[in-house]
Parts: sequence; C-alpha cells; structure tokens
Amino acid sequence: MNARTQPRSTRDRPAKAPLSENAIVDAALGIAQVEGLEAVTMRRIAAKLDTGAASLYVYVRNRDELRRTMMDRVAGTVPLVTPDPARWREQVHNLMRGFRDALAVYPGLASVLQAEPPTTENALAGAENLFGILLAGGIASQQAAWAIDILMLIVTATAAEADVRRAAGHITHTDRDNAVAWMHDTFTGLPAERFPLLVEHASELVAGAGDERFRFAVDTFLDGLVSRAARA
Amino acid sequence: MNARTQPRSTRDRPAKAPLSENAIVDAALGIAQVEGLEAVTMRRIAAKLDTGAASLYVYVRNRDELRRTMMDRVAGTVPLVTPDPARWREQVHNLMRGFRDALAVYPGLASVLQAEPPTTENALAGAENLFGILLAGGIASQQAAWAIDILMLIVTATAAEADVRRAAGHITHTDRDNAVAWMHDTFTGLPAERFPLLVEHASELVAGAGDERFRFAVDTFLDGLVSRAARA
DNA sequence: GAAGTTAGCGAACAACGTTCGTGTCGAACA
DNA sequence: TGTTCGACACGAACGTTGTTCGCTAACTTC
Repeated sequence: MNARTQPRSTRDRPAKAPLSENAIVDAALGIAQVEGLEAVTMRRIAAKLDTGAASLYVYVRNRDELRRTMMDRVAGTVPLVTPDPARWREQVHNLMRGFRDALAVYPGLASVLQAEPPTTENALAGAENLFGILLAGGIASQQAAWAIDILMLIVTATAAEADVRRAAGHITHTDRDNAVAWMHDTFTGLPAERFPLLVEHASELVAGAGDERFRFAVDTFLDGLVSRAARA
Repeated sequence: MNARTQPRSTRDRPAKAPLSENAIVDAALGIAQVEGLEAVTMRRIAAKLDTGAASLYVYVRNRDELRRTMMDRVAGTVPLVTPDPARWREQVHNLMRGFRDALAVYPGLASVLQAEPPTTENALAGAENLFGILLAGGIASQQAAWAIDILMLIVTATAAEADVRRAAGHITHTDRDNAVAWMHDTFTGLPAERFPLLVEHASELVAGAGDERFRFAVDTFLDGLVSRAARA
C-alpha cells in the first residue's frame, strides 16, 4: 500500500478474472436475469466486470451482436429430444415449453428474437429438432417447414407478452391477479354500444393463466396441421 | 425582408400550420413511411414541423405515447366488416390482411404492437370486429376470445418480420429474391451432420412469399379452431 | 535487457428523450 | 388605444445511451 507513484494497474489486483466474451455474456445475463434486458447497458456490464465500457469492444463487436450471443447461450439450455412418432405432440409441447421457460428467466430477452430471425447455432438446433418432431408426427415437410416459424413465433410473442405483464406492475406474486383484474375492469368499463362483445365477454378475454393460453395456441395450431394432413 | 432588429418570429411566416397532436402524428407517420420508425425521433419530427423538439411536449406526453397514437391512427385505416356466418373465414382473412397491409406502410411500426397489448380505440374496434366474425363462424366464445390474441399476434409478428427483411437489404424490388437466395444459401451451407433436415429441406424453409406464408398461418390456425369446435 | 504486440481504459463524440426558463405572440381588458 | 396577461414556442441544457480514439502498461519474444 505504499502510495508513491504507484500506477496500481489492473494486473496488481487480486486475481481478477480476465476479460473474455464468455465473461461478458455471463455478466450481461446476470444483469438481465435480475433487472431485465433494459438494464443491460455496456457501461453496466463493464461496471460489473470492474472495468470500462470500452474494454468490452475487444471481445464483442457491438451491442446487437452481444444480445444475439446472449440469446444463443440461453437457447442452448433448452433440452432437446429425439423425435418419437408415438409421442410427437407431447414432444412439441415439451420443446416449446423449454424455450418458453428459458426465455422467462431473462425478462426482455424475447424481444431479441422478435427483432430478427435467429441464425445462431443453438437456435438452429432447436429448429432442427422441432422439424424432426413434426416430420415424425406425419406432417408434410413443406407444412412442417412453415410451421416452425409459426410455432417459434408463438413462443417468442407469448414470452414477450409475459415480460410486459411483469414489467407493467413490477411487483411480485399477487401482481398477476391484479393485472388480470385491471384488464378485466378495462374491458367492462368500455362503452357497451361500441364494444358489445368485448364488454360481454370480458371475463373470457382475460381468462386463463399464461400457460393455459400458451398451450391452447400450440394445440390449436397443431390441430390445424393434423386436420390439413388428414384432408390432403 | 428588411433586416433590422427583426425578431422574425414564427408567426411572420406564411400561414405555418399551427402545432397540434394531429399535425405531430401526421409528421411522425410521414417520416415513418419513408424512413422507418427508427428515424422518427422527436428532433426529426420537430424539424419537419419547423420547430424545436421541446414544443412537441405540449401536445404529446412522451415518445411512447406518441407511438401508441401513431399505431391507433394506422389501426383506424383498417376496413372493418359486418360479420356474415356464410363468409366468416374469408372475412377473417380480409380483416387480417387489412391490418397487415396497414402495418406494411410504416416499416417498424409493428414493433410498437409487439411491445404491449394495444388498448386504444381503433385497435379495440378491430378486436371487437374479429370477435364478432369468429362467433359468427360458430367458434365458442372462450376459444374465440383466446383466438383474437393469437391471430393478432400472427399479424404483428409477420409484419415485423417483413420489416426486418426490408431493413436487412434495404434495396427495392428484386431485393426480396436476394434475401431468399441468401437465406437458402445459409441453410444449405450448414454442416449436414448436425442439421440434416435444415440442409435437406432448405428450399421448403424459404419457400413462399410473405403473403402465402401468412395465409398458411391464419388458415391452419382457423382449421385448428374448426377442428376443435367439431370435436367438442 | 530491448523491442514489439496487445489488452485495458479514460476521455470524448454524437445522438437520444426530456425538462427548464425565457421570450414572444395574440387577445382580452381598462 | 394602451396595457396586461396567459398560452405557446423554443434555445439551451441535463443525463443517458452506444461507440471510437489514443495513450498507458503489461506480457511475450528475441
């Protein structure tokens, strides 16, 4: 601790973990998990790594690429399955739920997927797996190819919507009931002469937890695929 | 043009249209139409109205509210229909296409819809109309209520995806073919041992124009609804 | 020990949304 | 007709954001 000239550079300190893309992505995901993707600024990441924002640009091209890398890391945690014709529908649901759960851990991350079609390793692996399951289910390849987009879209959008609900009230557990109650009031409070159906069916519009609505969306779409397969 | 003290205030100029929320929204939509929503900054709007950014805040609470207002204005241009049980499926398609076309005029605007569930006048009118058509089609009210979300989600996400394709190459007509060719090459260029299906079915993955894929998504989902209605 | 490559980082730049205080206009009032 | 007043407009500024530029300092290699 002698205080003379003392450059006291980075390297003096006790075994600070060296910077790397992985360390940066870790830090970014850590912040996203607790405070949401909005809080993940370059300066914030740098602060968590005890450095300056400029240092990050050695390992990361820019913010968008970092977000893509974060997304890919998360996509890699989704458990894949080997397609089984006997249980294909259940397998689709499991895979979709896997993506949904993974996205739910990092509020706001789903918006990265909304911004552009993912072409990263782990995301493609998920698509490949989904493709295989659909083919195992007897869906024609052209329909299956298109269905991938739609199903992924449902996951992403549902996750993003859940984020909004979380951010809107940013309280905890009972918050969900409040949000639902608030939306219900919004619908019932509408002028009945202009929005008769929305007013009358307000409770059905807000019915169902996120999981139930999600399952309905996937199931209905799969029913449509099967129905088309049977007709052709 | 005498140049003495000459305050030369705003009011001198030839009949400059007075500021108002409508004028602001018009200007904002004008910019969005040509340069995309990203280019719509408060300063840019102000410049177009020959004023300063600060002046806008008299008529608009903040940027997000302005975007919501823009969204609502656009939603108001979608032609609604009176539900007819005999033609309900066609009517759903027309309504959906109406929203899609409206969003396509303003690149990037779809992301506003993705950010949060719309509760504005015209958006609600669209939901009300869609609800009515589905009920006319014999869909159970609970299923119809949930279907509104999914169908709107398909429109929004499809429009957003189209925006990305436009922004990615930001060239004009033949650009679409290039983008498709590029994606096709991306899939065929993948390692075949890890992504066999994506490589093999590359042409099916990129097949179909936006319209065709959009119609497939809506049709398949409606088939699923009908199939469920028949089963119950 | 000297030279060369590279990581780290403070400072700065441009652009954003938003706010504050001041000025200036048109109109109402005496 | 002269004065006051309230609403509107706007320049300047603040606090953020992502990103870039050079300089410093360290490690590696002769």
